[in-house]
Amino acid sequence: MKRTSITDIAKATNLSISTVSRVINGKAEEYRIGKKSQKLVLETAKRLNYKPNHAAAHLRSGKSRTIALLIPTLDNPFFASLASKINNDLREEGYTTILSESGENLEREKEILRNLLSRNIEGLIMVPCGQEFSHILELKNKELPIVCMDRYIDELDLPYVSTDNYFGAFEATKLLINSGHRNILGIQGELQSIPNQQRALGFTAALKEANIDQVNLKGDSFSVQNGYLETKLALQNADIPTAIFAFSNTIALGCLKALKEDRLSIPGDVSLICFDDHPFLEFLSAPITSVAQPVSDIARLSTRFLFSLIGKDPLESQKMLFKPQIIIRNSIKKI
Amino acid sequence: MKRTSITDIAKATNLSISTVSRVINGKAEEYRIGKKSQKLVLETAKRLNYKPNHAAAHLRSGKSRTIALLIPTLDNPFFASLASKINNDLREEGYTTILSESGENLEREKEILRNLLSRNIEGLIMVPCGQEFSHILELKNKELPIVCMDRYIDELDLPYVSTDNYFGAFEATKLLINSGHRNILGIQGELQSIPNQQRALGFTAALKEANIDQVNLKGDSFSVQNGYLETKLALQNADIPTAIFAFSNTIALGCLKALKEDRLSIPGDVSLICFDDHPFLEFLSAPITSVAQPVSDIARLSTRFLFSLIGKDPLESQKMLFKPQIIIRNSIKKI
DNA sequence: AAAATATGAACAAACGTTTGTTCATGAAAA
DNA sequence: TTTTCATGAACAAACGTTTGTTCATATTTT
Repeated sequence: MKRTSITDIAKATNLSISTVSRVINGKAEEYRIGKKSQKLVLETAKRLNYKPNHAAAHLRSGKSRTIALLIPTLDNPFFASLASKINNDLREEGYTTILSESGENLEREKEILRNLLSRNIEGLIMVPCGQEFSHILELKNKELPIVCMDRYIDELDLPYVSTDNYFGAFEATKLLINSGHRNILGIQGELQSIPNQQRALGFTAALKEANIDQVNLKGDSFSVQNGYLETKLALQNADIPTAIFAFSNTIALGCLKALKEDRLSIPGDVSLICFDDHPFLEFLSAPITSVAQPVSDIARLSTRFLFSLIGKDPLESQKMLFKPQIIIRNSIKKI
Repeated sequence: MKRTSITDIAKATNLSISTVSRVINGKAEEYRIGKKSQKLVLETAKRLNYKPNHAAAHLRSGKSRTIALLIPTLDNPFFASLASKINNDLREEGYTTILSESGENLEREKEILRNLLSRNIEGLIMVPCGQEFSHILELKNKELPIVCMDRYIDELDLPYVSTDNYFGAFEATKLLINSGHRNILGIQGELQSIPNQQRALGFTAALKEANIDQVNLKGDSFSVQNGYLETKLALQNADIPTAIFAFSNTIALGCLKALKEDRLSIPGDVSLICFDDHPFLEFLSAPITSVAQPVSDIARLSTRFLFSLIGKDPLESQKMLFKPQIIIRNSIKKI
């Protein structure tokens, strides 16, 4: 059972293909199609249950009405939330989103971008996963509108939207210091990612400002396992840190697991603060103080930036770092 | 700067378009293209940085190599996790996924499906959001391969993959009953969804089996807010329930919030069990016992079913309900 | 009455592939 | 030598749109 095409409607109405096309695309007035013809076309389209063939329109017009969203993984609630918001924003603008996950795997990222290019995406919002970026540069040179989100790549001078991770980490660390902590363990995530690097810098700077020489920064992944492992290791040492700064809530979950195994309590034995808020942090055995990123703002501005690029509008600004908000709970002990 | 097409390669190599196409699609042997020509085409393609135009291939061949995944929202970790796994499975099979979120909104679901149809998707994995299904029936009649996941629609006789929600709820409720609870509040989610209905039935059946007449089942949404509200209300009554069965972990989060506000402890004052596991449940002030759905199995089998339909392979079975697993923690008090 | 303009719609090319078919050429068989 | 066959590749149509242009007819203006 063949689908009805614009040609079928043309035949059924005794009008030409171009007329039908113009009516269906709302260009009837512009091309002076008579009211009667308009009505006839629309009715016939409905009667024959016409569905436009996107591939044909895309091929002819060169417009795919498709935007790609590339994130590390949906299993991280921070990215899932970003994806959800962007997905809906784009849909409301009439775009279809192709959502891809790199899994922090550079080769996969490259392969995905190759495929997306074949599909003539009109724009790309991405969280780059690696330090390598020649493949992204290639896209930029093809004048594909690209916005980086959360992570970005200084060398590429692409528009980006992220959190002021330096500030957030600095403030978080100061919070610990102001509560009297001097032996603080930082557990970081993906080393090559800019947010992680900024957090590391903020962490270090706050320590330095307080004249704390020993910078104890461990770990290499935004995973529960990494948090667990590094905490376990730290607890084996002679001088256990009095506070831990987990660079993500997933890492914090790992800390929690390790601390629980060793029957250490928060904040009694060890204080804890983490990046990225989550509803459940409120209800943990000790409610964890966190550095909350403004997820909605990041998502919204990313799409705004992208549409500016697509529309060739001048961007008010190419880059934005939102200030995070520290949500005080009860995981830091005054000592 | 125009993109290089197959035609450009044909010109550059002095071969015909069809020959180039066949080489690039790996049909060289089948059509007896000489080794030299093959090599020449491949090299020229690389040299000119050729990227296939998917829209053109799609239009001509009728194959979109695209599959749609339609879920309620990525903000629910259960769906996000399903989406992530399916997305990756499909990518490995060479398909591109269009991920859409209905937001539990029937009209949006319809609009999305209309759009997807325009894009000639080759298959659909969906979590239907409503009780209405004429639009889905239409797709089925068009012989679009469809698999339902988590939720399904009895009337449509579509293949589905889900959890045995009746069994899970029955066992969960029995667990409470066996611990001596008789005044149990069930807080349910979307009323029209089959999993919710099955959970409600399992809940009720277990109570009945224990000769508990009073079936206390409230709520109407898989949201934190719903859990919070219903718990608040319940706590206002004279006889506070001794146990709560939250039909999702998001609902449980709401219960937690309400209980905390009223300074009631788990399991001391109120026992709690919920559907859907999550890592953080382990680390709550009271680790919550949960009914874990086999997310990976559901995702994997859904794609298996879909590929069977696409390949017109006979399905071993059209329907599958996996048994959930109850993960015992420490949120139920023996009374 | 002729010229100019407005109105409504048709023509036809193009987008970049895929694919069924045909066509040379040279080698092997008769 | 003629016929058959294998090899390698070209031809050309088609997929369903969009879109720049042209064309008739009717109406208005001069």
